[in-house]
Amino acid sequence: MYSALTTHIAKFVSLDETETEILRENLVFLSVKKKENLLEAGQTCHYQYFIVKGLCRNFIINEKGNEQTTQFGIENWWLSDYLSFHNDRPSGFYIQAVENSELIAIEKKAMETLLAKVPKLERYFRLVLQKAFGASQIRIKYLFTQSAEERYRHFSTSFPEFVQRVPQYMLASYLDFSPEFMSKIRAGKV
Amino acid sequence: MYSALTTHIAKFVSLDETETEILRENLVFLSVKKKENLLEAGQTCHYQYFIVKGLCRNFIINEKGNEQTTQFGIENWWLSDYLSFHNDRPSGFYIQAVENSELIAIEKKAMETLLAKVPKLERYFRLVLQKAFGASQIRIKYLFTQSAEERYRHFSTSFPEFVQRVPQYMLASYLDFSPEFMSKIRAGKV
DNA sequence: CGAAAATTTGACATGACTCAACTGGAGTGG
DNA sequence: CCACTCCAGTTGAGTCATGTCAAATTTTCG
Repeated sequence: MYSALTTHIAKFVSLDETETEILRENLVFLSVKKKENLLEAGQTCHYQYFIVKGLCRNFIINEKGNEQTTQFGIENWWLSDYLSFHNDRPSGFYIQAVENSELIAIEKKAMETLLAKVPKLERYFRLVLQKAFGASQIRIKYLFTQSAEERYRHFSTSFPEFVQRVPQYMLASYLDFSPEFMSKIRAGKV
Repeated sequence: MYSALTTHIAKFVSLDETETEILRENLVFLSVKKKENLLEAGQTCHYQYFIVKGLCRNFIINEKGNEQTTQFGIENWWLSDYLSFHNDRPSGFYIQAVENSELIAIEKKAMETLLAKVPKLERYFRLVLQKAFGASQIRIKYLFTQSAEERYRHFSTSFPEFVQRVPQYMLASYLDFSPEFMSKIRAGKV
């Protein structure tokens, strides 16, 4: 159940038996169904979620009432609203399962306990964040320099398997254009 | 010279004399003039930069040859291209001083040495990244939901002092619109 | 002071959005 | 297992926010 996470951690730091045990004590395993929300706007985000299996996303609801996906997470990624988590303030985001998913959640206080007992994990989480932040920097670069069509073509050639797994309208909002426009790009009518 | 950094670190973890000494041994202090580049596209980013005094930015040059600012950093912020730094791959970004600035640089290998000797700093850098990543999540939210005019008004009421310090064309590119359009927003012609 | 850089302005162009109508497929319940 | 609904995707027409370009003006700074 926890092996996906321990395997992932092992790529960055090595834990002994005792440490692995302490880790487990501070985690919660959960299964969520497609469309289920792990966080809703207005709530404070008390968890970081590791995706063992499945696909989840962060999204917001804009003033027109439309959902806009701001981030996807698949196997071996962490999802959270880090600002809400960090400051204990209400979030503006939703976190939702796109597919039926298996997750490992770590609660903020449990995380502090864990990190106090297994300081090595500070390194693991630092490296995870470094990678995530790097990805976010690149994403902003693409949002700034590419047209809607370029973003679609670039994304779908880079992650063809991924594109299969999400509805078009979610991908459209992640790439920051309308579902209708996506449809026209795909039909070559643009 | 290093006190701005040690003060900043002290907000997150406490270091003793020896640890502070090891920290200093692994840092480089540098002064840069306005417009000087710390990193250029094509180079690998080997450093993370802490801003003691001044103002710097990350930017890219798009296919039309225009600079687009992707990130600003002021006093007590770290700047880097984390993906390039993490993977030792060439960067697509420039890092440049917007004002004459005083920086503290940490080189990647020195950082590894330092972290091996002073593991407490893993926590410091994790928290710094958590905050930066959270800020980046919020920024994407605003880029997605607000119009150009709303982004300008929101940013300039949130950070009025900051707006004073950067040329309009840089802020326009950071908020993802043209300098001409910024001019029209300011003149109320839109 | 003079040159270069930044900002402003106006005319015009366009990429992408909105809205509304239509099509097709996936579930669901009788 | 059919019929019905509902949600996702498609299409076209019209519109608009923002971009582009070029010229004029102002500011900065060596």
